[in-house]
Amino acid sequence: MEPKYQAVAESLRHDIATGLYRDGEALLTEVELKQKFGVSRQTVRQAISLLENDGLVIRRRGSGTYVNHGARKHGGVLSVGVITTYITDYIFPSIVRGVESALSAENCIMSLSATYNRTDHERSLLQRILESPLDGLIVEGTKTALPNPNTGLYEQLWERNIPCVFINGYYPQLPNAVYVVTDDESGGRMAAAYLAERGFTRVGGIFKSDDMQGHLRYQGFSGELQDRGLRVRDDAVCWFSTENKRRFLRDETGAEFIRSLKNGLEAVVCYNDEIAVELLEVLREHHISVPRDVSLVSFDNSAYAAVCHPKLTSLAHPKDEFGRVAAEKLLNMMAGKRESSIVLPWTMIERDSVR
Amino acid sequence: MEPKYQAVAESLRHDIATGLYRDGEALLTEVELKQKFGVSRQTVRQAISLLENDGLVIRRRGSGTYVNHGARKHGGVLSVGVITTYITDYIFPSIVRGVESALSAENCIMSLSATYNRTDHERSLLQRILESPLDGLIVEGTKTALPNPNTGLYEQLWERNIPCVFINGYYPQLPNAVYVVTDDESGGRMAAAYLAERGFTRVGGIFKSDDMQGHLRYQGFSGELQDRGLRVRDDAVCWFSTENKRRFLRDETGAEFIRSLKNGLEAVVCYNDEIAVELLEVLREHHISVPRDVSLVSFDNSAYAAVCHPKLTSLAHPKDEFGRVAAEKLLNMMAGKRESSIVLPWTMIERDSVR
DNA sequence: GACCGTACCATGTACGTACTTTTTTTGTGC
DNA sequence: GCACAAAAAAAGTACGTACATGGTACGGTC
Repeated sequence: MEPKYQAVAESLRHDIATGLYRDGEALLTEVELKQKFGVSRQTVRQAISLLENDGLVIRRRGSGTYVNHGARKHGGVLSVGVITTYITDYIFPSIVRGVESALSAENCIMSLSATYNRTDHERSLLQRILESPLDGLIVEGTKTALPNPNTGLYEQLWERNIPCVFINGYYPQLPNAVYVVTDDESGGRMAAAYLAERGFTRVGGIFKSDDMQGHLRYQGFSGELQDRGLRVRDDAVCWFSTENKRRFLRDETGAEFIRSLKNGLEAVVCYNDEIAVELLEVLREHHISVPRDVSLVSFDNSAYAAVCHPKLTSLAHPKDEFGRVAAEKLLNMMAGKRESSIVLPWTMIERDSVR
Repeated sequence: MEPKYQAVAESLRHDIATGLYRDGEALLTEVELKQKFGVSRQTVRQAISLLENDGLVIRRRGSGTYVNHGARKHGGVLSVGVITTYITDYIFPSIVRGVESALSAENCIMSLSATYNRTDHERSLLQRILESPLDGLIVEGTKTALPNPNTGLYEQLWERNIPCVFINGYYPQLPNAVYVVTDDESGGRMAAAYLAERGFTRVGGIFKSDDMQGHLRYQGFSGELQDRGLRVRDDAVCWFSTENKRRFLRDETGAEFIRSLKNGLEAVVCYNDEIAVELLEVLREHHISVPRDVSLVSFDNSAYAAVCHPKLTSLAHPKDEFGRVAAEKLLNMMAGKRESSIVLPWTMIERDSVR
């Protein structure tokens, strides 16, 4: 049987979590709690010690015991976990910099880790975090287009009052999640509209199948084309996933798409610059010239976009600002404020990959 | 006056720290301690609770209380701080990736922060770390060519048995520090020898004045040239610092150096690719062609080296491996092993900036 | 209105006792 | 020598008391 002091602690923890006490409000006094639970004052004190160790309450001699929703749990230093799919590649350094500068300004330590878009890695990282004393979490959802096996762990974070901000992608299964994302559906529409307005009628696309961003960009892309009365043939759309992203363009999947290209596609919307660069290479091998034969629009406006040949017309991800916004939201949540999700817009950066 | 339970805790802490108890050995029982200190058993228990919270001891019901020297301090998860001058720029993402992959394999959390090569930032980061529960630290020394005002904080880490590995640069004032560095003096010699062997006799250099790497590279550079009977004129050497690195080439300092170049320097050794790229731009404005008029060799073999025009001949920093080595050293030290410092070699990557 | 002292109330410290639960040791019988 | 049970030993739980110490509010004085 659960000992009394744990039962008392559990009950208090529940009261705090469900908002029975406001932030900074005093708990009932030890003597009152002793009467309420019918235990001795020592037992009450033992229970409160547990909460104090978790940083949920602060005891002030002569005054009372105060709940401590927002305050810093570990000696004045907040510690925030940041989980992204990659750390050092592509646009992630910029996002991380945005996060770091915002956190650093608030005397915050940032713990960084990468999932490589694998749910098993995500799982072990979350387990680590649950065991270590973090005050908040910024996390990029892993394979957000698929059912996520780790939502239980996120719910545990929630129960422990560790606020969490999702970036880029989130899990629809977690209804109350706060997220910072780009407006991927509008992005898809912008890319399609940009090409349609330049007179291209036969437009294809390459999208990622396991991230929600891929689905949304495709949704916007195909919706926009349909709204303009243009047909989207299934064989003009190519899907790839995390696992085959390095090779699908040279596999049968890619070969089929290249055939579609040769059969008259005039323009392609690429899921991101990384894929666009790969595509450029494969097209060069097939002696298909960009932008003469085929035009490309891609996403993210990464460093790649400006150095490859031809330079890519790409929708710009807010990167630094994106990271900063996410970090500031999290800081507010850790301070006890309520925050809502935000969807950031894309900006078209025109370069040389569209005729 | 200090309360009894704290006095007891302090005494026990001292006994543990001075090695009176071996690792894993049981403390005296609560009853024995009660007699030894002449306090009640409750008071002893309160004292032991403090140690338990710090992870110094583990209590096992029915068995005893055991000291816990080596074990992981925070619930099975090690937490490591990583402090570099920059996080997301230049070669740092690669170094960080190396560190991350090694730490991640050992179930370790990495907390990342940047000093921007400022000792005041370094100071506040170290203070944060001293307040937060970290198990180890990888740190890039800040302005290592100058006396460091924060060595006292490093000594505090030392006293707390938090192992620390310096990377890229360290503080000679801390005699027992373990470091992982590149062989900067040899690097300077390699760069100078490379140019000398190609027949250049009038060779200049740009070096950083506030990092030990700058001093050592200069030392190797000038030593090698002297050994070969070549003269190193003071006005052929240009010094810059963290503060003026973005503009010195366009200031009077740079103007003077450009005059030296026009007065007959045939080749320049650059402190790193970042500076080399800036120099390329300034030279272009002065209609000095690289490598036709002037040859360049630089350090780090960063991404810059391969994308600028002409591509830079550069000594390759081990980056990923460098980070991995540092992380592995730290992990060994946290596991209680003794580690010594290591100096990693440079490799010359030949491109187009030398005639 | 500013200041100060006091009473009261809150948590903190300290000790005592009793009993429970788990682990380890001891002792017994085979 | 081994298996098993009993005893002992250790930490855990729980309650009680007493007093210390710091914080707050109230009321009185100047």
